[in-house]
Amino acid sequence: MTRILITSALPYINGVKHLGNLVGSLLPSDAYARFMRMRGAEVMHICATDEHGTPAELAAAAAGEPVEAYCARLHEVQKSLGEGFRLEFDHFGRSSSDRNHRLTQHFAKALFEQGLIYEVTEQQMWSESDGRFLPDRYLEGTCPNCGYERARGDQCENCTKQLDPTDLINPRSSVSGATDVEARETKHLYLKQSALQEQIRAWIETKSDWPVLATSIAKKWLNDGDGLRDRGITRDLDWGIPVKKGDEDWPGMEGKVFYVWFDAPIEYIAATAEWADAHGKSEADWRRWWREDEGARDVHYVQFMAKDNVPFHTLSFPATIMGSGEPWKKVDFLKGFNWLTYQGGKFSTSQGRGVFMDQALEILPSDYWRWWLLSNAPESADSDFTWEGFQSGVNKDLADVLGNFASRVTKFCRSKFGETVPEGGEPGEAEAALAVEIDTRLKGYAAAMEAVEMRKAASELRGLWVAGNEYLQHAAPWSVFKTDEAQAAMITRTGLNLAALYATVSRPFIPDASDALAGAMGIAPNGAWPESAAVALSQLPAGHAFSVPENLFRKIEDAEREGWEAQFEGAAT
RNA sequence: GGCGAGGUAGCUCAGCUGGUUAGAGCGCACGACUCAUAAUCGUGAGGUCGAGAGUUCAAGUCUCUCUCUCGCCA
Repeated sequence: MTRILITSALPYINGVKHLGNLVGSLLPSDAYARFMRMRGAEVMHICATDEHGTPAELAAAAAGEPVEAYCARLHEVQKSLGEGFRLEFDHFGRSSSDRNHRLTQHFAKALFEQGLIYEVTEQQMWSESDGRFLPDRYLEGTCPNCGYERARGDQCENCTKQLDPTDLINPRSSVSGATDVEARETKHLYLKQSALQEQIRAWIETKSDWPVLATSIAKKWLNDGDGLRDRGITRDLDWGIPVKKGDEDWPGMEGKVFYVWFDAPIEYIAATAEWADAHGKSEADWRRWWREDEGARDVHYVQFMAKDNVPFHTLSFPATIMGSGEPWKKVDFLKGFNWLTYQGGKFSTSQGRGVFMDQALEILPSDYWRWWLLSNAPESADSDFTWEGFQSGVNKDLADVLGNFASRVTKFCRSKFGETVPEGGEPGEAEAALAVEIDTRLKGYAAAMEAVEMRKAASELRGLWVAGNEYLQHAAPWSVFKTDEAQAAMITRTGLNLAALYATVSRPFIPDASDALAGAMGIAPNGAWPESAAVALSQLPAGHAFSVPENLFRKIEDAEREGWEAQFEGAAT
């Protein structure tokens, strides 16, 4: 059996994610996983919260909570919102898990033994009042180049000059405003990514089927300036994974933690181990997904992420696992997404601009969002969320085309034949033509999903729904019924079977509606992918009982759309 | 500034290795139907494919220049 490992980029812990984050990895990853399961593949679908780093500490402080408690709470919030959007992960883990601690420390040791880790002594800014070292971007001061007073420690936004924190005149902490900051000497571990550059380049060059977005970003970094640079993998923070060499202490590194970029992707692996722990599985059960020497050689690994994450997945994480010298599974297909913009601008957490996952679920069920976001996913370029586009897409596609189809066919049958599939009549030319159309669409839909092209897949799925309306319109059982009841029964039976087919194949996009429709049609909610139109259209035999579903989708009214437009515009523009 | 991605019907976008009258959805106009969530189905109008030059028998599709938009720069 085909085995597919799917990971979605890890949402960062510091707050509820917005629609852009949702469509940039979580949602397409879920649709793809559902599709592959339906096709009979063995799927491992993994995600987790990314919990370490300064932003988490600051968010916890702002919330007045210890960082561990804050992360635990936000993890539950994100987990339940994911469930609200029907994201079906085999495991939704935490990068702060014990498993990730051990694996991260394991990788550090392996890399050290391969000679790929070295120590660097450097100056870093210490804030006495904050009682901590400050990352470069949390320092503010006057730019020595242009005199701009709010330059950051890593760069001046005014003159764009790259800076070192020690360059700043009158430096202060942008966390607390404290001015008692000073440069102190500190030691950090660096990963010798430069030594892995050619190995990574050779690997990337074999990936001719990746979206250009992914390969062009990777190649840019490989070719930029001096090529791939070494990177620090440790930080002077409290919250994180303690720097250790496997389970041994690392002399000179006491009190330090691994840098979040280093431990976060390792959590993909660790979360799979967490899955094993949570389900009473063995070590071998998770390792067969990740270790090529323990069964992962025939695994197809697909990653989903937004474009800002591409460098970490094409360069940093591969450097970690290649450099370990151990046969860990590397990504086979990487799907990167552009940004979703909101009404022509950016989503803004600080200004409350745009729709966030919790708010979205408060105003409409998840299917509405899933459908619009996936059918408009920012695949080839950024795409824009507008309330008008959302309203029109939902009303037209879901309510009018699919929802109304289910209504018209079931209600017609109920009024003429009752709530069982009617018998009689023989399929003819129209049904043959319908079957050809359905077969073509099913093939197109499956091909698009296999290629991870969400918009195209959505359009093929919509085409399947439209084919049902076309068929009914032309076959017109309401007219035929007046002269030939058996023929009308056959047409109606075909229509009911179409509804059952839609219940099955729509699931990757709109799982709740699929459940509702499957329930009404009296079929199992987890039906397998149809082998052919002929099989699908004879699934419901004469005499099979069904019921008329509640309206699958309601329409979005102009007034409520306008209300939401105002509600989510945010404080300022 | 460097790099990347884009500029195709009113709107949102498809158009693979260059090849018949440039496509889809929405919107719009007209028509059909009346089973259905005033839903559906059909027909049609609408584009100098950002601008200019070049290569070619042939360019939205390749090359160069210019221009506008968006993003990234650890």
